[in-house]
Amino acid sequence: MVSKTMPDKPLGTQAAKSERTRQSILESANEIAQNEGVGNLTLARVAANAGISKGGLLHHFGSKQELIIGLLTETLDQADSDLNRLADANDRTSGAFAQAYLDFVRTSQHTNGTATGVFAAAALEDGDLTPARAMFDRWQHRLVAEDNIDQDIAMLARVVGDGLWLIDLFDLAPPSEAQRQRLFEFIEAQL
Amino acid sequence: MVSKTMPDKPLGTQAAKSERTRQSILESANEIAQNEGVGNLTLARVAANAGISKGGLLHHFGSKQELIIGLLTETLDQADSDLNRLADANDRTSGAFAQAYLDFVRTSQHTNGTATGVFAAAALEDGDLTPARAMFDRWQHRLVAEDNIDQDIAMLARVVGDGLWLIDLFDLAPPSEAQRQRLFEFIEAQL
DNA sequence: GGGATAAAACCGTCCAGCTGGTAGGTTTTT
DNA sequence: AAAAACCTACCAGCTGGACGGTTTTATCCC
Repeated sequence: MVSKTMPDKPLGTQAAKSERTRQSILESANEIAQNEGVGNLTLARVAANAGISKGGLLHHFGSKQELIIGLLTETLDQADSDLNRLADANDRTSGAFAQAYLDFVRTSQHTNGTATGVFAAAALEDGDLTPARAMFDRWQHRLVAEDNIDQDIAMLARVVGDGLWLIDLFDLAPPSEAQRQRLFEFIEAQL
Repeated sequence: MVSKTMPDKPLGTQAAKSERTRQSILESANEIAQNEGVGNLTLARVAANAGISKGGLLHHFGSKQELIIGLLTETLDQADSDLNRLADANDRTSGAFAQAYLDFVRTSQHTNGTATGVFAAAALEDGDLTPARAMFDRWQHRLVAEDNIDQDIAMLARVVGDGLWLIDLFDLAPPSEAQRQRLFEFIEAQL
């Protein structure tokens, strides 16, 4: 859902409107992939869902592959900025990013639709996972080499984070709230 | 790769040959999904890859969805039997299944193609993740309630296992061998 | 045993429907 | 006036699957 509030900055300009359209396309695509599966992610449906024509869509994304790549990078950037925000939010001198990594999973537990379709789309259709790999590389490096904590604990935090993320993503026998809580506590105690 | 050794039991019968064909279809489908992405998993290609006609394929799997479901359950059953074998292999009186869970990830690290496409296919196309959820539920229950170890440690083993599995699956900045090794040691020390 | 019969395993052809993408317009903003 | 943001046909190609064959295997009966 795109914000339908009044303009505030350089809004109302052509470029700004275009950007909003682009966003709504991305959101529509994400929505469809998430709710109906990547197999049903067609240009026509995305366009319809975004309230524009297919031609209009193709004006913004020259091909389906471009759309998928756009979707992937959008999600990654979003996650990265969330992580940075979370890392800044806690005032740890060590383990700030590890803490953020866990917080991210914790908070995105039920909002995780963001990545649901996207990730899979990029992984399986014709997309290219390179940007995702690059991003995970950065996170990994930041955890292990720049977070001022024990390397092994950093690794643990990351793997647990990824595991929970996967579990939540596909709803694969997710742990109870209590179990999840204790799991977080256990790891955070070691940061 | 289906065993091409000599007959041993009721082999050579019609039913046995049919079963072999079925298997080769499943293997072909898995191969394609893994190497070329689920988006390229078409009946024609699977048939060609399996060396039969599309009509023949549809004799074994009435629809594409049936094929995908077959692929999913096949993989799950395979994993389940591997887990059981691994659990029997170690002679722990407690934590046998948790140990097996970790061993599974460890050993399937580079053979993981088995699940690569399958899982995603079921998750995203038109498939139904229910069988996967059921299986993970069983594993989860067995870990937490029947493995005679601390519940929280069981949970930890599972989440770490799933995390590594995801990381290996998509090759997302996988940890080094040494890191991986220490991670396993850390958890196994607590079983 | 061996023909008759049926069922299972498989093949080749055809087609309606959808998909991504093109080409050429129109409107809107700069 | 020109560029950007859109839209409306339109189409070639592929896809799943239906359909009616044909061949192979199993079963029955004599």
